[in-house]
Amino acid sequence: MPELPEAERARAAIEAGALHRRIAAVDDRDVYVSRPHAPGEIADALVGRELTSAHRRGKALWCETSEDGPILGLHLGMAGRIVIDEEPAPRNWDRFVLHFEDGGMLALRDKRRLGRARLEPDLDALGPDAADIGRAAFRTRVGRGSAPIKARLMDQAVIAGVGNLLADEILWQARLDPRRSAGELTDDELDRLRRAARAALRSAVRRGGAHTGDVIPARGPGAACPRCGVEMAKGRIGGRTTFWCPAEQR
DNA sequence: ACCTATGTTGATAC
DNA sequence: GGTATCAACATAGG
Repeated sequence: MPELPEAERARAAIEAGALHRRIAAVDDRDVYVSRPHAPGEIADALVGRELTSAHRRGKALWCETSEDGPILGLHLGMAGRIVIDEEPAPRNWDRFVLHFEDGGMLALRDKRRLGRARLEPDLDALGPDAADIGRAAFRTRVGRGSAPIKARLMDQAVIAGVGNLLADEILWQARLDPRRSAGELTDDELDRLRRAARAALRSAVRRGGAHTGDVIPARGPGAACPRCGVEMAKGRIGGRTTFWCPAEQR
């Protein structure tokens, strides 16, 4: 789930429902999710403050806090989501929780525990947001290296926000073979790729998630390309399961 | 029961 | 430095 669209949805939810509410308590006991902080460290830094703004770049989320408080960084990991003013989840799935003075809450709800909460997150290593990047920057950042173009697209230091599902969707829309070396793409192909990325990201944000793409249903044994009907190819690229149309994606 | 799969990232080795 | 592999976690399904 969590790729750029889910992160944007979470950001908007925080902005709409969790700002300017005084924090009365923080549950940061999950030392894995709140690493490298010790239990209580985030709580000590946040109790008595409010979240004042919610930001996102790629899949990274962060909030500013009142009275020159620290930045609170949140990452949804592989299965996390942000819930606000809901009943507590079963099985301790609320891995990090802000309890507000008004009785409400904000939680990072995450079965897998691969999400993350931390103070003063390092955002410098993150590339420009995949939905915003300009044509020239896209060409120079993405169009280099010998790694497969799919791996390059998913490298968060190159551009931020594209995960496994969206990478397949974008490459399918652009009709590019995911195995090709990034550095060997022509400028025309890179422009095509960028247009496909912007369109896919915009559409996914509007439709509410990375799972809403046109080629996502074709991720399964024996599935056919939704455009031409040829059986989709399956392989492992950049360490991730990959589906592509062997007839159209060149 | 056991094996595989899964949207993430980060550490490690070549 | 760039690239590839594995591990972290917990759950679902064959």
